[in-house]
Amino acid sequence: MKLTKRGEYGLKALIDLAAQADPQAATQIKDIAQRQQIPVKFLEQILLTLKNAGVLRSRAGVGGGYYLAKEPREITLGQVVRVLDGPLAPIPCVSQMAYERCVCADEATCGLRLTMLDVRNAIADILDQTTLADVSTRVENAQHAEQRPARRSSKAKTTTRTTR
Amino acid sequence: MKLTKRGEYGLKALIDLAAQADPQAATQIKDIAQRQQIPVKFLEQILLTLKNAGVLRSRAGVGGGYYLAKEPREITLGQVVRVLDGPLAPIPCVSQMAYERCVCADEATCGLRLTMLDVRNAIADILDQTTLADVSTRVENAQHAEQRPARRSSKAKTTTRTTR
DNA sequence: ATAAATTCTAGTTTATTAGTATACTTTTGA
DNA sequence: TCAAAAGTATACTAATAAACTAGAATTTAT
Repeated sequence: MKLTKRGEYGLKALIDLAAQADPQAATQIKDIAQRQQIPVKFLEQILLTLKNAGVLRSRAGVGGGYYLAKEPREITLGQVVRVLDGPLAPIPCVSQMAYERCVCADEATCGLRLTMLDVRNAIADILDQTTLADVSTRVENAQHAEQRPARRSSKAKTTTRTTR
Repeated sequence: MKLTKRGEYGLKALIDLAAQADPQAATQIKDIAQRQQIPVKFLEQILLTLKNAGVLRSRAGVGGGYYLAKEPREITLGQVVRVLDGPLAPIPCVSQMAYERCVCADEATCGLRLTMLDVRNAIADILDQTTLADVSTRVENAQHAEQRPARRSSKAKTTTRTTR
């Protein structure tokens, strides 16, 4: 149930871009790479993929760089993970984007499939509902919470997600 | 976010065993392999791993085979997946069983981490609460529902999971 | 024009996955 | 007892995917 480095780096880069003063201003690859500790050449590939998928836009030449193709609240983590890492589903027979029939006799009564469908839905529910804007908001809240650690139960459920 | 073949085959084998008349009676590898369409030699390895993890027991010799070490309701899918495929967490910095510090400046305010923690918890909530017995029950319910497809909305949410 | 930037294609290396092969040990029914 | 049935234990291999790396081509502000 693992996210690859491509997915991890891509998400970090987008979250980084969304956190910039103007998310639509061009930012250079090397700056993102430095801030997020990502190998520059690898990040290049990843951002290019995201550009081809319509998540990013770029401007070449001097003063160029990458910027978000849409508003942060219009980009979900689910889209991004699918582009970089493929389907969210643990097994292909419960995938929406890359369904493949499994060898079991009857999908409707396959125990593994029934459970893994729940898992895939739980993952998709989170990632498809969480936008870059949501992440930015959570980060800001967490930063404020850190500055004044007044009273805070050790298991403070910080589920600050804007309902959309 | 993928389950490997090891995990898939292991779960299928255990679900198969739990579905047998007496889940504590010995079943031969080759029978499981045939029913579930799993390469025998590969399944051998997987079942051995599950035995060493205390999920299965075995008896050698004539009339031998594998059987569950515990009651089906005592074996969760979460345990099994962790044994065969490793941590449930999408990234190591939100893993309970294999935590590793990530490179970000501050984990408490890392946007990716906050979201992936939600994902890891959603996955764990399902897999750690679902037992082999639960799966058997769901399969039976699904089989009955199939025989009399009386009225059934096309999106019938079949969340028949025993609360424990 | 040119330097700074992205674009694009391809290659490399390492790790993991998914299996095979082989020899050995234990158990037990005849 | 002993041969067959079963699991045990390792080692090996092919294929694929992950994680980079290299370098030439292209774009563009100045």
